[in-house]
Amino acid sequence: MSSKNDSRENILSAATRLFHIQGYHATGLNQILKESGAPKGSLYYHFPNGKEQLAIEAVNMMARLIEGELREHFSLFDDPVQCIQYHIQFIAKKFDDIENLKSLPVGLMAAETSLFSEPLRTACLSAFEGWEKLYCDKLIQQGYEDTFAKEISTVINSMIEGAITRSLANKNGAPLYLAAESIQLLLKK
Amino acid sequence: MSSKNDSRENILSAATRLFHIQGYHATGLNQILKESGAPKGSLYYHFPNGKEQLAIEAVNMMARLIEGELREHFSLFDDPVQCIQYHIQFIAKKFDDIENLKSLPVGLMAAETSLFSEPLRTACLSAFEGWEKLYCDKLIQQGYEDTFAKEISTVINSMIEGAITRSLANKNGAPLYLAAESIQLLLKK
DNA sequence: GTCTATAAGCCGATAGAC
DNA sequence: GTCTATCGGCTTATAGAC
Repeated sequence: MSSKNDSRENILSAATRLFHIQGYHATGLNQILKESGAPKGSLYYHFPNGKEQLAIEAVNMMARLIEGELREHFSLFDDPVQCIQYHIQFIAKKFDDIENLKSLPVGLMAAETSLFSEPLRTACLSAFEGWEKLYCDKLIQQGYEDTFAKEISTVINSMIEGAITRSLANKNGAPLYLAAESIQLLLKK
Repeated sequence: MSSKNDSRENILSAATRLFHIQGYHATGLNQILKESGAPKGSLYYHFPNGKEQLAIEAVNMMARLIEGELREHFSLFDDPVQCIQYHIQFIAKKFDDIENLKSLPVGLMAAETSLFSEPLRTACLSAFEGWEKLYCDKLIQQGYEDTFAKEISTVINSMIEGAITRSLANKNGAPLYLAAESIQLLLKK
């Protein structure tokens, strides 16, 4: 891999972390550059459309990252309830060491930018829809009815994003653990 | 009411609206002052601790506002499922006219500021806990077991906040309507 | 491709006249 | 209590040397 890609990737991975933890408006380009070690000139070389483009690519990167985690967690059990509970508890564990929180899904970015930037909104929407597709497929595969699977997937994804916010306010993962418990109520056959 | 209180209330109500729709960092004091018609000097007279104090009072105001709506909706039916569904659909309707969205709960503020300002985090937490107390009391009153009522109240509140974010990304209230439907699964006796 | 210097504007906050 | 002028710092973005 050439140094060109290193620089680009350093910027993008710092941006992905900071945007998703601090939010879009609280994160300055200077902070991203400082953490990535790259100078400002190369940011605008690699991301000519500036902050908005960087944020869109950061959301896409986070989307793929979470998608990978979901695929992994879905391969652990046949039962969707167990898989989804495992996934939520996996997120909840990050709150045990809240000072070193280093990645969260796109909920904050979506809430901040959906009324502010149409391209950013659609990037967040694509992330949500991609994850929900994975929930849905797993549910259908295990015998749930198609329409129910699709609808409950959106509900589950919403619940997870909300429980993350609630856990942030709580300064611990308790609300996420409660959400995990309630998955069996939502998916009771 | 004296003009002193008018000025203070104008600033606070503009701040409440803007903070909860745009977020803390995206909302400038200049914008709040412009919308409220007050000059900058009087903002710092009424809110000597500046932006953070203003945001805390805005969260408290929104907490009381939603609390009033919840009390009203809880008086409509005996069945908690019906009450909560009514409340969620009440929020969902605001997304029919998304351009004129004028108030949302504190989810965005909580997600943005919980790792940023401890006083703001606790203000958001108090808002959440106040609403959840109302859910909990209604559930206990209708025969649900105490521990279950308390836990499911946090889950319901989380789900609502998450469904709001999901509806913002969707640019319509569909995810909130799905969340409303799923309340009966969470509260099935 | 990389890097620096700088522009132009907005931010929150303050001082001080009235 | 109200209002204005202004400060220092930060923001995104750009111009241009290397």
